[in-house]
Amino acid sequence: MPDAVLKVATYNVNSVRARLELVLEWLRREAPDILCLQETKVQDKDFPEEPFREAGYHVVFRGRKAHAGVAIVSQEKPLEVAFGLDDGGPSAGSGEGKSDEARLVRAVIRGIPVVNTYVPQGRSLDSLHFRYKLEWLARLRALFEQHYSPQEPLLWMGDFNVAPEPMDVHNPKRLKKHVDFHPEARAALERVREWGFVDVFRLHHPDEPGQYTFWDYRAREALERGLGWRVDHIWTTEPLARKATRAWIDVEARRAERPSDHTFLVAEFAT
DNA sequence: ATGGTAGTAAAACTA
Repeated sequence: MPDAVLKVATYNVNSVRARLELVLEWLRREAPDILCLQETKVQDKDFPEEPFREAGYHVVFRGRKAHAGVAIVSQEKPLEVAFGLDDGGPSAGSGEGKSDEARLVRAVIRGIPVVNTYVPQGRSLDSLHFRYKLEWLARLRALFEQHYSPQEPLLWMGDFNVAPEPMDVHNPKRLKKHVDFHPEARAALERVREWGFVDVFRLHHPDEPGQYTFWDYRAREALERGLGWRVDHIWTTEPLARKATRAWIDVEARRAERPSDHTFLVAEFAT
């Protein structure tokens, strides 16, 4: 039996309605099996479900008004769909809103569990939001411990809001005090990795600094000047990482008209 | 240098 390819992608879309055409065009061109979206910025009743269906995709989503929001777009129907950390812990966590469900959606697709997260950004080092971010990552590890095994295939993807290593930011010295590259944030993410994850992009690009998935809108000419961050990730357990054949960042999508401040990260597996 | 832009949704708030 010939190996089937599993192609997956993650994209912080910064409003799924504002960038609907860009996403649909990308789906037509790249035809991924799975696309995880973050920052859909739309409440469920207004999610543009029909255009995805017409494009031949299933879509499951959970959003809030104006902020956050996650979705999984897939060719095959997602099973066992669930939302949020679902641990009875603080969902409010310091003005976070009344629910964290708009930050995590998981499902089983083609027999593989998929977890899509929009990790809290943290706002500033001295804020409760940063403590909430660190706790959130600890609670996420607990979710992996409870529901999954490092010995079985598992896909974790999304906007992690953490750049893991100095080579993943354009100015590691200065950005140490940023919530996405603070040593505490990196340590919190590392604790999740230790449970049993492999960074699939880094696996295939071990010595390539300057590979970024996010460039701040507010820094002018950020893309051209290389002022980026690698904060979006595709991480898998060992058995799936062994089957990864390639991974890449679609920088061109950041050069589109009215782009998101992030871009698509893609990986392929021989399953 | 402590700004800058973009989105939502209707004035700030979030990133």
